Amino acid sequence: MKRGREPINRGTDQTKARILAAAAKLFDAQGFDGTTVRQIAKEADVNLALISYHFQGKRGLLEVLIASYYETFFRLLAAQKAANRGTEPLDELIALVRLYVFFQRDHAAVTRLIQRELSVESMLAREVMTVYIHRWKHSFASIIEDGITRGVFAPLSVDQVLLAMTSLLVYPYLNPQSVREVYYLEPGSDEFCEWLVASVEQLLRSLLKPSPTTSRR
Amino acid sequence: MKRGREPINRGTDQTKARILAAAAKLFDAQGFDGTTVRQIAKEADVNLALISYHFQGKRGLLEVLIASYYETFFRLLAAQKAANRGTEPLDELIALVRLYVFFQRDHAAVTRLIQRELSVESMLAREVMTVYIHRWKHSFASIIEDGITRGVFAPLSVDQVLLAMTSLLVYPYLNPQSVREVYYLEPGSDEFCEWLVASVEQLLRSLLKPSPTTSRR
DNA sequence: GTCTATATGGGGATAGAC
DNA sequence: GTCTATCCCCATATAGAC
Repeated sequence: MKRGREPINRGTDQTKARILAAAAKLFDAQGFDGTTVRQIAKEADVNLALISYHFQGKRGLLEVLIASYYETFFRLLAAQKAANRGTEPLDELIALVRLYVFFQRDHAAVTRLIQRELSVESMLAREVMTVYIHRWKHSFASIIEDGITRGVFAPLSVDQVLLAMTSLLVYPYLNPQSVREVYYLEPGSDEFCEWLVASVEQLLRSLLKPSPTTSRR
Repeated sequence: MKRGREPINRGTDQTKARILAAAAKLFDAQGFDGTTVRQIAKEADVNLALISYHFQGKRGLLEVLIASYYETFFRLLAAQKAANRGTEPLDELIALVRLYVFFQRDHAAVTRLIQRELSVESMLAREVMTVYIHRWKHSFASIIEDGITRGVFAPLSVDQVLLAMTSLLVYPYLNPQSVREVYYLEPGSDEFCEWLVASVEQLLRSLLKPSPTTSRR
C-alpha cells in the first residue's frame, strides 16, 4: 500500500491558472506579506514546489498578476479609444471612466491588491507599477489636455482634476469592506457602478466647465 | 573588560514613546506584516524584549497606535463641535472636513497605516477599527441628516454623499507616494490641504444643494 | 511536470539574570 | 525596567526521485 498520492498532471496552463487564481484571492484577502506560499498551494490544490517552478517564487507571482491586470486593461482601453473616434472630449472621458469602473469591479481582487500594495513604500514590484500607473494616468490626461486645447474645458490643473477623479474611482474598490459595512452599498452591483460613473461625471462637469465665475483659488 | 552595554533606563514613558514612534514609522512604510519587531527595536534603539514587555507584542502595538489615533481625533472633534454651536450645517460640515484633512496630514503615518490595513480582511484589529469607523462616519452623517431635516440640504442618500466625500478625503493620504510621483502634488503642504478642503466643499455643495433640477438617477 | 523531503533562515516571544 | 540568550515555529526555496 502506497503512502503518497499519484502525481496529478493537469498541464502547465491549468496549473498556472489555478495558482494565479489562488494567489489573487489570498493576496487580496490577507495582503502579500500576510500570505504564505503554503496557503496558495493548498488553496490551488497544487504542490508547493510548483509555485517556484512556474513563477520563480512568491514575488514572481505578484509580478505576473500585476502585469496581466494592466495588460488586459490597456487592451480594452485601446479598443474603447478606437470606438471613441470623433467623440466629444467629455463623452470620451466618461466612456473611459465607465470602462475602468467595470474593469475594477470585474477584477476586484487584483485591483484591491495593487492599490493596497502600492501604498507600501518597500513594495516589491514598485518599478513595474510606476510604469503602468503613469500610462494609466496619461490615457485620461491626454483627453483632458485635448479638451483644454480645444477650449471645451476650463484651463484647470489637470493633475488636480485627475487626483480627485482617481480618488472617487479607486477608493470604493480599495476598501469594499467599508463600503459594504459602513455605507451599506454593494460595489459589485451594476447599480453601484453606474452610480459611481454618474458621480464622477458630475464631478468632472463641475470641475471642467469652461465659462463661469469659477474663481480657481 | 565587559562585553554587553550598560542597561539604559529611560523610564517607562520615554521608552514606550520611542517604540510607538518607531512602530508607526515602520508599519507605515512597510506594512504591518512586512515589519518585524526586531526592526522596530532597532529603529527605536530599544531592546527587543521591551516591546513585548510594554505592549504585549506586535499586535498590541498596532492596537495602541490605532486607539490613540482615534482618541486624539475625537477629542479634537468634540472641541470643534462645541465651537460650531449654531453654525449653518454646511459650514459645520466644512469645518469638520478641514479638521480631518489637517489631522490626517499631521498624523500621516498612522493614517496611512490604518487605511491600508483596513483593506485587509484578516486584519488583526478589525473589531476595534469597526467601532471607530462608525463613530467617525456618524460625526459627519449627523450634520447632513440634520441639514436634510431642516430643509437646507436635498434629501439625498447620506451614505452615497459620505462615500464620495470619504474617497476624496482619504485617498491622497492613503497613497501620498502616487500623489507626489504621479500628480506632482505635495499632500503635506498647507496649500494641498486647503485645495482638498475646497474640492470637498465644491463636491458637497454640488451634491447637497436643495432646489434645482437635480434628477438623482 | 509533479512530488517528497529537507536545507536554511528568520519570525515572535519569553525565561531568568541583573 | 532592561538585557541576554534561547526556544520553537514557520517561512521560502530547492535537490533530487519519479
